[in-house]
Amino acid sequence: MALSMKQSQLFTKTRKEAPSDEVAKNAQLLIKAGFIYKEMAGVYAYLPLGLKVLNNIMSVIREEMNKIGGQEITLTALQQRETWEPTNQWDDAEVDIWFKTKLKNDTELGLAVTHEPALTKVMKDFVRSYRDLPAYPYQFQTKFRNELRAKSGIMRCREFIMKDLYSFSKNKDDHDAFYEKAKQAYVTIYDRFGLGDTTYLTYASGGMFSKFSHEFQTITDAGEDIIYVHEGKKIAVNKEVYTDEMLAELGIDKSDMVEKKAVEVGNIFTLGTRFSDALELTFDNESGEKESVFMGSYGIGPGRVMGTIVETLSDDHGIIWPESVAPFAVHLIQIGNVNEQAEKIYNDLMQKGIEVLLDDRDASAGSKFADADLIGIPHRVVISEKSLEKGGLEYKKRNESDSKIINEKELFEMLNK
RNA sequence: CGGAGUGUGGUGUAACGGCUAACAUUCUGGUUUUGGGUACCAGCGACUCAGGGUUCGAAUCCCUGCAUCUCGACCA
Repeated sequence: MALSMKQSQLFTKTRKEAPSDEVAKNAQLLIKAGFIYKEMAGVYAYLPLGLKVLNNIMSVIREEMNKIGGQEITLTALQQRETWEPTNQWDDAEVDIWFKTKLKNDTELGLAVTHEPALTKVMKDFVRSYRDLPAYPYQFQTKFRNELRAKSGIMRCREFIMKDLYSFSKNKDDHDAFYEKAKQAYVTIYDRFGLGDTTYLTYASGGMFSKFSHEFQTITDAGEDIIYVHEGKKIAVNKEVYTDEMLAELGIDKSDMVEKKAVEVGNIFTLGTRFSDALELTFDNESGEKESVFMGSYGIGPGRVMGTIVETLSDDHGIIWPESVAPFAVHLIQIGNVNEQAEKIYNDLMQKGIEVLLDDRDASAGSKFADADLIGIPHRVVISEKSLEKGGLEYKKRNESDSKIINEKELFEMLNK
């Protein structure tokens, strides 16, 4: 449902200076513009504008996951020790980023680092036969990771939401087919985020059931990974597996590869039967024999995507949101004594289902423009006595410098409504 | 977890070991203004991260802790 609002009602406000304890561009801009609030290092709250963006990002992901057969669920953030013991991952020596806590009776609990074992246990309740497969549950859930060092604003957090989809297949062939579909879905997702041009399918270390996993890496200096990019093939190789052997396998010449800094905005990998074996998730095949379910996992961090968009698509004045995730489609700015006219446009836009932020504040034109640039809504529409004299509304895209005078009808056409 | 830096009003900065801790911004009231953070007047707001120490005297020097940032390591 389209949700518009008046800026005078928005409880957050912009600030001129970024806090001195933030160096990362994403955090500086998001805090200046009032999208997020820092609770502590690596832990950020999402305020109205930030939550809208986050929800939009999740909506895009949700649509693409549903298209490939995903079914949304929500698992729990509190996990019992027994869930992790079969794979030895309760041990701090194995997983060193646990947050652990206790019930009043001293029973140990963990705050979810990830959900492979937890979901595998759930699926044991429902998977009996080959007829029950495949299944592709996914969720948006908070993960807690006790990182030794949080960094780069919202790029590497100790508490963050992750979309994690898990595939449960009969065998490797079925898994491989789905894996390919998921890979394509990911490509589509980053395209829709406006990150398509700078995001590379990247070969990374695979673990025990496949040669490599695939990461989606977006080129940015704010990233912490080093990858080698092949522009022609639009693929890359993570430094951690960048060997002559790997290049030979991909049929790539080393001279075509360019070193880049990048951030991992997604990761898909084949789990095989590691978890299904350990937790005894089996099914009866057509011959009535027991087999282990073949698994894969597919992650995206919506918060990190948000940070990556800010890092990638901003300028000296502020953020430039792509339409797919922008908090509002239109920033309607009224200047001077044009309340009635502004109200009319505002209502008309709402009628058409276009989300609009109406800057009805009693502030100077300059400060409104500065705020609009900072907040980064893609379409800016100014209504003032001056614009009305000239014949209507002044329209400008956030990423363009020239504005033009249009009438209301033309505005709707421009917005495809 | 190892190394480096930084902690002063809500925010950003300033202040020689010595005056009532200053300026800008935000906020409140007012005048003005109204197309790129409009100008002006008045006001609110910090016992300078915490705890010790040195000193006649500490925001300032020393120690410990905590927080934060950053480089590195780590990222199952």
